Amino acid sequence: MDKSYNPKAFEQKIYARWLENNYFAAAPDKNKKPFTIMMPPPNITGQLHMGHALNNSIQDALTRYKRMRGFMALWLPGTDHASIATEVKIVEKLAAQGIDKKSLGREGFLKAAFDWNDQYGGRIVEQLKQLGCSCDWNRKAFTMDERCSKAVREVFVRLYEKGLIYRGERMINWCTECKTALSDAEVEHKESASGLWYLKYPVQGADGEFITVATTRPETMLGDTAVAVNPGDKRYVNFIGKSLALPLTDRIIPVIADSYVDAAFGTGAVKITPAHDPNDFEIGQRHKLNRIAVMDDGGVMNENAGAYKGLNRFDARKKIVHDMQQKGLLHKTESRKNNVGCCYRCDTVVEPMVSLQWFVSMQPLATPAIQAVESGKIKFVPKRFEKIYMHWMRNIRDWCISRQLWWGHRIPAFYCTACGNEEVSRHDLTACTACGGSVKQDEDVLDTWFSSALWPFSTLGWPDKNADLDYFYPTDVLVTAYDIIFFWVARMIFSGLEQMGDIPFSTVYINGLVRDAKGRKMSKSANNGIDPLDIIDQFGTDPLRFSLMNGIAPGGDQRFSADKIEGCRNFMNKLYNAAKFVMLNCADAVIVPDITAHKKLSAADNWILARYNTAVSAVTRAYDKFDAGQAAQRLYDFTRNEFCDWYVELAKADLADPERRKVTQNVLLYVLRGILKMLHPVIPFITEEIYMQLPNRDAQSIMISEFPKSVKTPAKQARSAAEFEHIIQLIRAVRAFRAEKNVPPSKRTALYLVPTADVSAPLTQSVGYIKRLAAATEVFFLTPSVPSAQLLTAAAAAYIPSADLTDNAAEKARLLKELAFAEAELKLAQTKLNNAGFTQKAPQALIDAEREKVQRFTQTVSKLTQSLKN
RNA sequence: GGAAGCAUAGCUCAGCCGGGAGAGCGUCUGCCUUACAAGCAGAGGGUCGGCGGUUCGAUCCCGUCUGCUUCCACCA
Repeated sequence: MDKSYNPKAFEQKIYARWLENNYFAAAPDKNKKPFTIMMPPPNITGQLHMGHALNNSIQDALTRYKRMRGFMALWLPGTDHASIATEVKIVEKLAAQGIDKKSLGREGFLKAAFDWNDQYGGRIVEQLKQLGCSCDWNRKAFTMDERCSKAVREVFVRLYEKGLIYRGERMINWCTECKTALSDAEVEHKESASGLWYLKYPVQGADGEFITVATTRPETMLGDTAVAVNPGDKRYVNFIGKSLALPLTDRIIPVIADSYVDAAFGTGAVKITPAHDPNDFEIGQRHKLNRIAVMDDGGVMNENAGAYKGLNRFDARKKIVHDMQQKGLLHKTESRKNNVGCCYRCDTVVEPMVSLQWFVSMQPLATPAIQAVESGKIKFVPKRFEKIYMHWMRNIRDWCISRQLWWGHRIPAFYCTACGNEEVSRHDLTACTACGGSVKQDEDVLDTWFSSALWPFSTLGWPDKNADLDYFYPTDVLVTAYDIIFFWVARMIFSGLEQMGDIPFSTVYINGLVRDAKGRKMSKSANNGIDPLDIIDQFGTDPLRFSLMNGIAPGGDQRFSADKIEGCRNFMNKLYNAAKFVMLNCADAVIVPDITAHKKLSAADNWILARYNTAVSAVTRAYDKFDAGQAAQRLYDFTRNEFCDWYVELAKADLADPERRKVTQNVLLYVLRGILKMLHPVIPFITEEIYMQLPNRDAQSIMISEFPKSVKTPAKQARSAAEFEHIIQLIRAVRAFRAEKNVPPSKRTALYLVPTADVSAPLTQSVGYIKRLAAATEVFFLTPSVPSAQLLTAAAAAYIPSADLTDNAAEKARLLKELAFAEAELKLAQTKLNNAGFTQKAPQALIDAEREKVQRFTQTVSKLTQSLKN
């Protein structure tokens, strides 16, 4: 073995072997219900970022754990191809080569896009492999592949036939940069400083009279077709039905009454622009108002804007405000903060526009989706995310699914050019089925999340019947970050319920976000992103994975820091070296089939085995709760503090003893193997590397080995282990004593002990350990009558007979401190016991523990007092 | 405007069923003790955000206040 941990020496080699032997697809027990994890589609347009690294590491850990527990564990990978961002990227890439999207035509563009995607999709797969991810790559599927296309089309047709998909003119969110419609979920609201302008509209036939309206978007006034007031508003009741001259245009608009208007807000009069505002759109429908669109799809004022034609919407705003002021029609301007909608991909301010789009009726789909979570069939971990989901589902509005792009699943709707018949079909149509006229397919494609929503079954081959689908659906757990609950999780749930008649997964595990060291969200624009591959290159994959998972709380955000990663790398080194020590000392080991039943276990052996059993059950519990963070932390503590710091050191003494050597070797190997197995889901490479060199290896690969079973420590062994804790405390006390006196480890001294009765047996058996770990040349046992103890522990009173170690001021101070502590503890316990409420209501075990404390500390206090006198 | 989360050691964060609080890093002291200086042994450091309440007992449960973060939201 190398002198120290060197991941580059083995990581790639190991992964290649896993692939070669197809361990990822290995099925330990096909009769068990399978365990399936859905993998969110990474966005292939960017590099793998820390969020992916975290998310994929958690999924991989769960998959590996379940596989080791004998489940047929499958991790379905996927890649999201059909997004707006992808198309934008492809367009950019083509532009860099001097190629215009439109000049290629749809076919040419798609071909270029597929080429580009193959390249990047492949790159993502390679990156995930570097993370050690144990996907079954043979099942890889992309939202744009044939299988998924078939499923998408089938779902579209089914929903259409049920009347749950419809086409209509609605107010939608329009991105003037991407030039496509957006769903509500794709709009981000950002607070920005803006103005509230009060505009005066002259009343027709009443010279000098005005109605003042307030608006945050003056440029839309050119499209106003009415001014609305509340019907009960006394200020305006006489104006209802009158006409206003719309300034800057030659149009006359009516004053209408609508209860939507809040008389208490602003001036109580609202300008109505049905073509450019969702509320106005509805009012317009109620009052049959014209819709006058004053901008084109790029946010530039059109011919309806008269003199403002050709200006972009923001320049038009400035000019209109200026012109209104010139005309004396600007009553006042207030500065004001308000929320503007922005495109979540490109951050452009979203423009509400009326257009003909496809929608999914959400009400009928949402009801069962709400029920599935309410009834507990689907659980969110942590539970608080259920509220977010519920709130969204209960307030859901119809989903705009058409996008004005080329890169995506084309909407399977055909329109007859002769009779106007609209037809949705599973197969491409060449002629109208009603009149035989020629047909044209809808130009739009579907929202990328429409196909992603089908992931749990489309990747398994739906709509075709097949064994995989029967076996794996519904899947078990979906792991994802909370920022994607609406986009993806919610839609998978209602799609699964609608198409499959069953939930897509029973658990939604939500992980948090990875932020930078200052707590900011990592993003390209802030340029604070850290590439996981760089970290892997510098430290190794296992340290990266461990640092992302160790100690994280489910759903909580975390900060990424270089210090943390270094600490994790150091832990790998620790583990590596501990293994090296075991191997060096176990070359001649004779493996015993079941070490736990061995009759010659020492007190130290019993102790580590008991601690090990405790660790196994804690770790198992954590993994079963999908809490890899807790599992990793528990393992870190056990490995470092109990195995390395204590047992390995204790073993040194026993390995030198020919009587004990064989047993010790077996315990070392047994515990080490268990540690490796339990750590394997979190840090797959180093554990495999070490495992393959173990003499007591029990499988071809740790990946497919059996996870340690939880065993209850036998009572006798537990007792022995508990006694041994006292020995450890004694060693600690002697070490602390020596350290305070600045005795270098090289200076070894004799140690006199007066054993406490109940631990005298283990104490006499532990002389070897004490000599080694407490730097004692010799350990002498004294009768209780011998005074001058310097140290008092539960195991023994101790005395170190070196002239320069005794009776100085520092020692007296230390003893006083000990005394103060003991007295405080004693008082605390006594106070509790004197409290009638406590003795009556507290559990018996606690009361007993307090009584024991009183006894123990009374003794300690008297001994310390005695020592101080001497 | 609505909702959620977070406030614990100098920093970053754990803390499962309420029984007097932990880790990593940093700091200080002493050590190359034959697996590991990417290390070892020790030490110091916290009115668990403020105030009330429930309880024999509260970091934990309830209320409230303060500060930060995030999500949702068509009020011009």
